[in-house]
Amino acid sequence: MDRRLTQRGEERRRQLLAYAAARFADNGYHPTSVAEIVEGLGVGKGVFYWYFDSKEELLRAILAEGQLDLRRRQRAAIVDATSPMERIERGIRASIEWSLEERVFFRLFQFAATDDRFAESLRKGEQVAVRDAATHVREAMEAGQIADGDPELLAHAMLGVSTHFVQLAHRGLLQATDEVVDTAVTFCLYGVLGAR
Amino acid sequence: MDRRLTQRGEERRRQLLAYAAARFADNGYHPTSVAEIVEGLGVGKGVFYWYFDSKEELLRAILAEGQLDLRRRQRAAIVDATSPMERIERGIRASIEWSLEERVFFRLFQFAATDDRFAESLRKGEQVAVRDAATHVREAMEAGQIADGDPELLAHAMLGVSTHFVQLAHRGLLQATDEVVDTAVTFCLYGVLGAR
DNA sequence: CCCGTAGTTGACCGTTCGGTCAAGTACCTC
DNA sequence: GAGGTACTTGACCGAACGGTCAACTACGGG
Repeated sequence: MDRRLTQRGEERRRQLLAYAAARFADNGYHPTSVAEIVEGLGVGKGVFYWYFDSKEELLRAILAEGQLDLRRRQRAAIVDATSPMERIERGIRASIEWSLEERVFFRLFQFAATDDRFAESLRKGEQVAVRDAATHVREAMEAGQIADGDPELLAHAMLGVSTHFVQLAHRGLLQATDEVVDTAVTFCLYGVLGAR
Repeated sequence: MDRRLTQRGEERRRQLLAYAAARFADNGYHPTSVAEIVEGLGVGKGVFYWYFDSKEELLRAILAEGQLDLRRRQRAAIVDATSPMERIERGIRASIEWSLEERVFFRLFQFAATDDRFAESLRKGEQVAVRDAATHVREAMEAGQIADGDPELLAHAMLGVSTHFVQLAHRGLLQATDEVVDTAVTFCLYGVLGAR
């Protein structure tokens, strides 16, 4: 759905996006009804369908927004790093920190990855981030700083570690102290260092 | 629900468990209705509620069954390993292989982790497996084979890597060849080796 | 062969779901 | 202040949901 929105309309749209994202993250996508969303906002149901074609499209819009935001953060973290290894480390740290802060987005990413209807929406963004990280890994290999291996696979391994730690933190099974984040980062760095 | 089941009843129960698990994994837990399950099996709706109190209890039973099976595999893989490092490696390999084979269980674990109603069912089993792995990590540390660090955190890091690779494979983004599995294992081993 | 219990049927229940729409209101432009 | 468009309302829709239950059948033990 694309409509010409006034500023008022733009604000309403963002309000719907934010509130729905929070409800989806807390209560789950499927168990959260459109009725619940509009009631929570104190508006009529028609408002929802003025801005979105369907509940499904709404989640897709939320996911896209989150991916854009994460990507911004990753780029900003890397921009003034001078070596490949530094870019790798900063990229990991930025991803972990963003995911810890943006609990709502992170939880929705996790859910979306488990549902075929939405997993595809995630794929492209994930691929971009992984390819980017893989580039730095490849550069480090070419500079002889780390052992040879498949850069993309290694990037995925690092993503797996980061994601799992953040998930533990959000599930309350782990306090995300600096030491914990350092452990995750160090694990990744040593893992990528000695690969194959 | 616990009922005295005859063999016939036991078989029906397993049939429901297996069919529902497959449907949940393919189509999602929420989008799959009880009606769809019983129709797929060609039985009346009452059959479902003879064996399970609710749809929710059914998923919990499936999750418990899966965790038991994974645990068995992990124990079997480790039993004749002679050193801590060997136990770690075999444990990782066993987990990855089981998860690749048991696609249905794995996908349901992934989903359950994203839903507060079910995440708790997973916690205990995950904790047992992680604590077990952490024990081997601690032993390797005490033997001076790897650097000091928090054994449980490192076990989680390895779990994160394994899980992410399997997820990629099941999403069709990666072919789970021996080389890929080796990369994951090697990454974990080097990661745990040099930690902090 | 009969009886009790395990297992099964499917119509039915109240509720909620995602989505529609005719009618109305707020706000901007000229 | 008139007229148009962006926005909002909430009753309403058919379909589907999870779950119930009185009636029925299959079957093993005595």
